[in-house]
Amino acid sequence: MPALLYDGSQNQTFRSQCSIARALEIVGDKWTLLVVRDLMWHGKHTFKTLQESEEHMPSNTLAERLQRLTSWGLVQRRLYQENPARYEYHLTEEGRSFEPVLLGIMRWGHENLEGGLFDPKNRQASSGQTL
Amino acid sequence: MPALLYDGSQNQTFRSQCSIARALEIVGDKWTLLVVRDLMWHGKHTFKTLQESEEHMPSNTLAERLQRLTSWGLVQRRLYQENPARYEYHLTEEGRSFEPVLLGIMRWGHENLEGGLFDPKNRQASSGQTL
DNA sequence: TTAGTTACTTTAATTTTGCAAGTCACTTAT
DNA sequence: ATAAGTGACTTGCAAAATTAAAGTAACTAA
Repeated sequence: MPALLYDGSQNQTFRSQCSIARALEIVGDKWTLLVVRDLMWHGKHTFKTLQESEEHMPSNTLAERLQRLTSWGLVQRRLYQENPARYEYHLTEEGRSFEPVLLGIMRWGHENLEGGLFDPKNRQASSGQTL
Repeated sequence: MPALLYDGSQNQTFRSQCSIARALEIVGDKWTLLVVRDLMWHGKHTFKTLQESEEHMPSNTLAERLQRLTSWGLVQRRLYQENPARYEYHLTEEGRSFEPVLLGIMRWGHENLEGGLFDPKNRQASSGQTL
């Protein structure tokens, strides 16, 4: 299990040895984990569908986050159609390994902030509503 | 299990129903979870000791984050000494319930970013080194 | 030719961060 | 009776990040 390589050219220097601090340098903001959520559970793999998510992330922010996730190896960008060129984003194994964290955050937000629950097994909200 | 009340006066309006999006409005940044980490595991309960953590969070940012965590009910501020007034910050039950998420992030950062591991049971790094 | 689609990029205005220094209310040392 | 800490913040300002809105590029379809 090799550590992720940061493909943003130079070796990234972390601000500390702490695993949490390091992880937050990648996913520590208001948007990144929503992109991971959509790629992981909601079948949103194109720039457009990601942009259309409920929270309406600004397009330049989305572009920057996808670039960041890609350069850290959590996401892979694939050309799925030429003429016109169209791209899809997919989580890598490293990206998918973030699922338990996402589930934990979801649970916490559900219990403490009255947020919705989503059941990855059934790809729908626990209420039964398809998302 | 009542939802957290936002004690920053007006009812907070969330950007979406999603539990993850909601949680990120509270903890979605580079610093907040480090404060939670220190309160949860490292016995750091004063402004000063929190400030001295490895990552050296700016003092105004620390003050703002503590205020935010307090107003969301994840943290409680206690006067532990008068003359001169000295305060301690402690996690509430809601704050402590974030522990599984923190553990998940730590594990992810350890496996993917070569970050350290910390064993809450023994209050020390898995290497044996006391933190 | 004109309109539409997807995937971004650019621009300019805000907002948030980060750093350094300063304030306040005491206590302790000289 | 000053003078020098200490802890807990606050303030000022420059720099960086975020946002909304509009624009561009490369096609396809009508």
